Amino acid sequence: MTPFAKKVYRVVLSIPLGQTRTYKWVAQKAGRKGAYRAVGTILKNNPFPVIIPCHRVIKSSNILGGYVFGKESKSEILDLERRIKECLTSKK
DNA sequence: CAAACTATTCAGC
DNA sequence: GCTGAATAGTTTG
Repeated sequence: MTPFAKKVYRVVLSIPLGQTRTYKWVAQKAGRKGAYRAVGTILKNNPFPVIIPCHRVIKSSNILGGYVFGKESKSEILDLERRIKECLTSKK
C-alpha cells in the first residue's frame, strides 16, 4: 500500500452517489495533478476493489474507462446509484 | 535501483 | 475521430 494510493482511495470514496469523477480530477485531489495514469494503475491493483467505487472514476467527464466488471456495467451502476441518491434525498 | 506496464490525456492529422 | 507520444506512479526483478 503506497501513500498516494491511500489518497486516491480517500478521494474516490469521497465521490458522492450518482456522481462521476475523472482520473485527472482524482489525481489532482490526491495531490498528483498529472498522475492520472498512476490512479488507474492503483485502482486496478487496489487490494480491496469492493470498497473502492472505481466505477465512479472514468476517463473523461462522459467517457467511461475500464472496470473489473466491464465498462458497460459502469453506466448501469451509475444509473443505479443515481436512484439511490434520489432515494436518500427524497424526504419520504 | 532500473525497467516495464498501465483502467489516461494531449497534440497532430 | 483516430493514432502517436508523453507523463507519473506501481509493481517486479
